[in-house]
Amino acid sequence: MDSLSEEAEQGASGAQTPDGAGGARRKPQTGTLGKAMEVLDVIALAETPPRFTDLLSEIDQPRGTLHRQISNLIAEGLVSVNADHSYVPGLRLLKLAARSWSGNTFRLLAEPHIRKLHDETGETVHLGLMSGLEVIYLDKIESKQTVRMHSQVGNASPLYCTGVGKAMLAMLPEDDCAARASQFDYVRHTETTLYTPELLLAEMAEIRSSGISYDREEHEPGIRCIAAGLGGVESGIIAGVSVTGPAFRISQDEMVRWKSLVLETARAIESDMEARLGPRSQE
Amino acid sequence: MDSLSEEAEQGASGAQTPDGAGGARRKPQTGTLGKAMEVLDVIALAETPPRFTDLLSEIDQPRGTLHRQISNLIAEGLVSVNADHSYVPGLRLLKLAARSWSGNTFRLLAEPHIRKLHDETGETVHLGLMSGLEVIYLDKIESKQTVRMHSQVGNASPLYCTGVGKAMLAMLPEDDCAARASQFDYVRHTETTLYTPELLLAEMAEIRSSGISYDREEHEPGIRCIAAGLGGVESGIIAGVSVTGPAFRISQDEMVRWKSLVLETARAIESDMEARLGPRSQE
DNA sequence: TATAAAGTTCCGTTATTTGGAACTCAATTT
DNA sequence: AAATTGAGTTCCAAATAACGGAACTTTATA
Repeated sequence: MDSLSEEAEQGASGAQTPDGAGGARRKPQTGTLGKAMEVLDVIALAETPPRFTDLLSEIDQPRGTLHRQISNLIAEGLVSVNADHSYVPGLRLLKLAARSWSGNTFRLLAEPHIRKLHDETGETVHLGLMSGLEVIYLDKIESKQTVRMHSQVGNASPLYCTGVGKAMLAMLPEDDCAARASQFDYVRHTETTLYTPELLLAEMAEIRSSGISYDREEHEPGIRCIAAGLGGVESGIIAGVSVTGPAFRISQDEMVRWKSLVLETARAIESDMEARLGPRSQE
Repeated sequence: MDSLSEEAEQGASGAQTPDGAGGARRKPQTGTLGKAMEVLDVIALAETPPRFTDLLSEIDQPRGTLHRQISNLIAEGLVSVNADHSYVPGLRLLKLAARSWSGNTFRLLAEPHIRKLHDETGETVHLGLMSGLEVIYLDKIESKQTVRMHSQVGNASPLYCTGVGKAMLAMLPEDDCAARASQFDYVRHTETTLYTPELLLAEMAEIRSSGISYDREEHEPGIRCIAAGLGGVESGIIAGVSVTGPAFRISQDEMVRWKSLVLETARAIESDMEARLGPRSQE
């Protein structure tokens, strides 16, 4: 084992990553690479494996150009082609992602803590990271009968309708928070979804003071969750932990009993972050 | 001519990635994209997050060029930069891989079968796919709550020292099988590792006739496994399933009792493949 | 503080990508 | 069976993005 000389990645601060998380296609600022990634995105996000013509109509590129781009992606193993000439994401992506995931210092550091939280609550626990307007789930420990194992790892959800998402939003400086609130492409998933910037921002004060945010079946009916944010812009990483449970088994009032456990977990991860990642920083 | 030295058999749904396997770094034939991917590879495979100078010495590129390549990768979210200027793979990889994984037709099709196999045996079950000289684990169902959840998905191991790997090798035409056997970079992981082409090929006949291969603690001491291959070159996909168990609890003789279950699972997946992937590659 | 090393920017040159059109192949229509 | 359509692939002059050397700025070290 090498000494953990790294720091976790930054989701929001830092460099030029204006990237629209929501799903809007952006104009490539990144030259050739950006164009290739745009094609890969379309292939990866498609419901059903697209064929050449599907891509041609989705992507504004001449036939010859698009064909070469795809050929390059295939040659690199980023895309595979089926017998019927439809395209699917390649195995190389899995391999790359596996490497990045299993070596991610922040995840490794947080794992024992969320495992402990899972043991204490008996419910599903998530670890999420802020990335643009989304939360990306970095780890998950499921309760019991795990129907789909890693259904969530690597998945992304909007910030405005998830427990961790709102907790992370509340950690931002107010202007940044408001700016993002105005950028969401709000969808009213359920009755309780906060579907306007006003509704969302109204909850921020409460979250900021208590350190806790709730998902009151705002994203999926029947699913509740309690979450806490951790990290912060100074640390370069904004993350969150949550405990999720089914509404039929756990009432809104009952979620409150996990408040201190969730907060303790968040604080414990932060203190590990300082201990492990701190010495290196030099600002 | 395009002369993509690799290319060739296109597979049904998430088929194989031709070369790449071993770990050797290849000369980019793919223009700009290839160069960018080479940088990404170095970052992803590094033990510890490399800094600019580390990359500069590993990759034969002038400073300015390398810097721009990294900048592009960062702008695309494929790489993140830490506070200390070291580089780690970006979250976008996770997101892309999650999409590709959860939408992979073959995995979805195989999942109920390996789940059943897990229920029947009570032990850890793997689903692997052949990619070059490696097996890439596409899914895994673990016994109980073991320490690391998805430790294996997306990970790669050499074909010659794993149960699924040997089972898949045995499905190849003999010349292809022998060709690959001579290409491995053999490492004697344990006492029982088959560490020469001769030892490996000697086992092939037996595997071919029985349809079953064993890992007799050949990769990791204390870990046994029984595996069967499935698919084939005609179907464009070569895969395998295995049941893994700890040597202290399960003797070599006891593994045999799972033989028919493992074979049944492989046959069941194959028959689903024909039904689902045969006429149309998609649902 | 001085000095070296690491990281970043600039810009003329060079090589790759581009995009339109022509071509092949297979399936469908007449 | 021949013709037509549509999908996928190849080619090459022109356009554009990448290259790479050197200068510049910041951070670490003596």
